[in-house]
Amino acid sequence: MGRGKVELKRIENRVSRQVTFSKRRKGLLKKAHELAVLCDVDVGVVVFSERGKMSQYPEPPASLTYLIRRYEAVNNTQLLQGTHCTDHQQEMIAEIGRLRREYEQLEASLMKYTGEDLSSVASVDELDALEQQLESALSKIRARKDELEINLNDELQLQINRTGHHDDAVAAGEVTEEEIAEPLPPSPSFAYLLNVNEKSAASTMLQLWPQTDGDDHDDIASGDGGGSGSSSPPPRGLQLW
Amino acid sequence: MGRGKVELKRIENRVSRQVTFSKRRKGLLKKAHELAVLCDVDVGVVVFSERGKMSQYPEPPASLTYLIRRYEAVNNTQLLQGTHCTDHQQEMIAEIGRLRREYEQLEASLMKYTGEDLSSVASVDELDALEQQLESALSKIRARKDELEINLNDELQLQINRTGHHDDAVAAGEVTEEEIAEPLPPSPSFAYLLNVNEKSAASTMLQLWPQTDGDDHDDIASGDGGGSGSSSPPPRGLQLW
DNA sequence: AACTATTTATAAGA
DNA sequence: TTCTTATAAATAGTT
Repeated sequence: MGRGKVELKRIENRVSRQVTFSKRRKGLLKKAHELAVLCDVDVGVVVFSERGKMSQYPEPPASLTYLIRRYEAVNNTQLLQGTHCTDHQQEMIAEIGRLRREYEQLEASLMKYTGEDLSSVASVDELDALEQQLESALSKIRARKDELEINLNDELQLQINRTGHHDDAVAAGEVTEEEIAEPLPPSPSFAYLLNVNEKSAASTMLQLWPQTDGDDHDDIASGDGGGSGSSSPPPRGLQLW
Repeated sequence: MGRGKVELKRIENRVSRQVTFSKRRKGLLKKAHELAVLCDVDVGVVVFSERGKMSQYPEPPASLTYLIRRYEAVNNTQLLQGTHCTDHQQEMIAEIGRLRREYEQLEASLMKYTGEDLSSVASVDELDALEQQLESALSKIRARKDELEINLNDELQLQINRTGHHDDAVAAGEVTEEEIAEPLPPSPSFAYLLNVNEKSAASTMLQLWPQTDGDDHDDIASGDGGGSGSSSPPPRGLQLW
């Protein structure tokens, strides 16, 4: 519904993704409201933005909670607890730390496979194993490559046979959608709480929640390309949670 | 979006209302899906028809439950904390989600290097690059192995020359600090944030919504007789937030 | 359930 | 981010 058709896949560009998000979220909530009113039914919608901000229908005065309960009733489930959140934050912190550790472990593994850092591989046996794995990986990759090339040739052949337009065939066949995995911005907020290595922590630390400008509209990346990286302001008033 | 504009008010004609409901419900769920995919965010939708039949997004295999928990988490903490702290909570939740996504990306990379899953590598060029990287990694690994073996021999030689105690030397040389990467289990309280097993939290719960008859379909309006969906959420049960 | 005439939603661009 | 505009989509009323 716009100037161009859009493929149903993640929008890789950060900014467009944000822009599209706010437009479509608005649209979705509007649709939800229309459905509810026109057809006189109950509709509930929850949307969590990438940054974790929640939007909902019906809006707060009305109760989505009610719909959730109804949902539970239908599912014979009992999801609502509502008590017992005392340690919530501690647990969250722990969880974040855990995730970070896992991430780092994985990263270390990757370094091994890449050969970028073999310092953690101290024995010949391990190196042998690694070598074997890599060789196995290589053969799989080559197999896959062959496969792709064969397919390509087949298609080419087909095109040639059909139309004789060799160039078109090549063009069509080789077009590949590159998956651009933009590196996620270093996480802004919690480095200082967690036993992360000092280097990475240093770059992402601080700049927590400046209380001054409350302009934290979740929509649209407001020029903060990266979500963190801010030059670190002094930790004044670490009254956190 | 049709042959005539429509007023945003309950459609009185029963049949039209029903027809419109079907069409628009489908539309709403589609929109929800698009939003979720395009913007890579979590979206949940519940719709109860007039006759009480429930539709939802995401569909059963995926978990709306997880979104509901997340909703609860946000609201509970809102209740427990002041407004200011809520932001922190949300950031934590967002942080957790972000970490998880990063982890998955990394995992995907690892799969490529391992050859375990090459499905994301679609072009020959990419495969070539991968192949080169792996070959480079292999040569580094071999270099390191040689290095270690030489060292080992040297030390051995030394020990032999000095004491003649061959066995001790071998033992000392081969001791290696194993990096044990035990797969951490999903932590208890945040499973709902992490989209992992949904059944894990079932110990301290309240049954808030009176179970109607075991039959969960065709539950006529669940007792909110005449209730125009958005207008009258019956305040019964415990108001938790 | 299909079929259009229209209204809406929204992708791009400013 | 907000406004504008060309287009894609959704869908109201009809068959």
